[in-house]
Amino acid sequence: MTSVRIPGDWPTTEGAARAIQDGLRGRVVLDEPGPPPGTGRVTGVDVAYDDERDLVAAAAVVLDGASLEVVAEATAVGRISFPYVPGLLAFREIPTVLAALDALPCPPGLVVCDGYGLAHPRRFGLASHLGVLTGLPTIGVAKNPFTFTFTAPATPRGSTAPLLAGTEEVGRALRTRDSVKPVFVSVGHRVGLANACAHTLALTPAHRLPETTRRADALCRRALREAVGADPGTDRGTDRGLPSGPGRTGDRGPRARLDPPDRP
DNA sequence: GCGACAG
DNA sequence: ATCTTGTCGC
Repeated sequence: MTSVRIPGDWPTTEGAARAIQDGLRGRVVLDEPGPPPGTGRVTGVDVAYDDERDLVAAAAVVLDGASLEVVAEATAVGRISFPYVPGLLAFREIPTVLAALDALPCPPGLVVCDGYGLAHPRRFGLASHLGVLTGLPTIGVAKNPFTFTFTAPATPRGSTAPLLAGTEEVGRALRTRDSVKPVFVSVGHRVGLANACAHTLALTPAHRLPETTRRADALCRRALREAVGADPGTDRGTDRGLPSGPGRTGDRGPRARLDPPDRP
């Protein structure tokens, strides 16, 4: 497992973080269909936190697209780089996720994120951000509709309904199991929405959530437990390789929520 | 003014 | 995200 250092120029304020999103948004590629489902590799990434100890652990798990067997995995641990702010999730997850992806012994192929891509107040969610930074095809599969609206998809697995920001379809509510609450799929980078949904279905043969995120979730939680509960005995005065970066943003009291969508 | 908002 | 026991169901 590798450790992460937060970049010295990492944003400290919400305004700076939003400005970065606005500056990078134009680099998202939306006109590529992306790799066909059931082929190549598909990688799940996820993150777990221990706010008390200021720790974050990320995992990247590579699956064979056809068999869904695990091909490779990697984890990374670091300090929390940003507080949770709706709309700015990427700044909390990206440094550690990038480190985990870098630690993989093979190319990730399509990356499946836990969260959103295009379905974002500024159309630049975690999946989009990660895609632009890595150049990899990415999609986002979220468990909640965030601030978007949708009508319930039909009962059978595979049914979809548009995820809407007003009248704009920013993603799709996709039923991955009969009669079970849908997941919310949106495009990240270099993948089309229909293909993103097809991938999500290919990754959900038995559960509501994609095998990629299930595997990554289990692995990052384990990595966090091990990073916390490790060797409480011998090496007292020694640190555990966790660098102290510029530090995270200070606590914020009750705050205003998301800014209204800036693209009417 | 209050509410509500990926993880 | 995280705090948490047993319980219903495939």
